[in-house]
Amino acid sequence: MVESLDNTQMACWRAFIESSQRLITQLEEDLRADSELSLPDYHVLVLLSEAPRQRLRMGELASRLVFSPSRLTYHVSTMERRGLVVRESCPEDRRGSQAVLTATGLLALREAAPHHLASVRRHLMDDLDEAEMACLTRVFTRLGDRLTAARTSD
Amino acid sequence: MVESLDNTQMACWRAFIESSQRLITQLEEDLRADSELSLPDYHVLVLLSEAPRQRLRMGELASRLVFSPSRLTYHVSTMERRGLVVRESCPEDRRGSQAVLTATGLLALREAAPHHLASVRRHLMDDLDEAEMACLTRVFTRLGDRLTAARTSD
DNA sequence: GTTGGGTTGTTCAGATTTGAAGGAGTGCTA
DNA sequence: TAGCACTCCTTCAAATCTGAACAACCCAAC
Repeated sequence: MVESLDNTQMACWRAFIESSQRLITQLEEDLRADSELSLPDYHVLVLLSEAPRQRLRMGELASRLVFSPSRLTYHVSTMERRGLVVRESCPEDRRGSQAVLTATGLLALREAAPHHLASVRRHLMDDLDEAEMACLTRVFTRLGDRLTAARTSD
Repeated sequence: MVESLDNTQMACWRAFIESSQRLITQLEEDLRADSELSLPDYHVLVLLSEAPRQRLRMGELASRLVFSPSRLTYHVSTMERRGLVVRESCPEDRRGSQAVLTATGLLALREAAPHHLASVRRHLMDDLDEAEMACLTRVFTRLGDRLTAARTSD
């Protein structure tokens, strides 16, 4: 087979791709087991809960979630049906709309958070020593910045 | 907001979850741009190409890919339509079937691999120093082992 | 042998995701 | 102030993915 990564790199890449998939799958399963939320639901709620006036433009939300625009439209619609968010049209740009967290949504987040965070801790964080955590933070922060910059500058 | 991860842990977790999603999205886009394959297609082909007699039981393949059984059934069917793999029934267990790599599939993999690996290198590997790579390998290998063990022992 | 509990993949219906196309609005430029 | 290129979000059809239900088979205990 053609190789343009050496063995060390390949081992690193494979461990990452497989394990991160397993981790996501496990977290999703845990979250669904102790809440009515999926992982994407949860991430939407977190971002909204931290935003000023608990609302975000659709585009901004999509970009932070790494969702396609149409995926976000669909996803927000399903969350709207469940009362977790509402959509409001944007006063300063009438093309735009914003997703706004509801009291129900905030409550759902508050109830799910401890379980979910415990799950993150149990499956990932508790296993990392300080140096490893620092390393992951540094590597992935850099990676995210680089990928975001690459997209913006196209 | 309820917090059961401290700031350091939270920063680590968020950087990881967002950046790994961005990375996958970027690799998928690159791969599609210079081949007819999706990332899942590619992973199927890699695993088959490395297996003895270039074939694997559906269950084994699903478990390594972190696919649900029905997802693999569907996915192998689409790949079969494109001539990348064929399905053969399993001689030693008549319930089972195996996915077998075809010459077309191997060729597709060989053509896609250099581009894909270059893409992995460009977006991730080139940015890691030796210590970081060792750290990622160690962390994710351990994580994968732990998650796999947890699933097996349920 | 044969019954019954487990395993292996598939199927099906429904949910989600994608990507192309479109409606509406913005804002620059002549 | 009209035209026009662009952005924002949605819509639609088609592709993909999930989970429950199922058919076929294995195997160990009777």
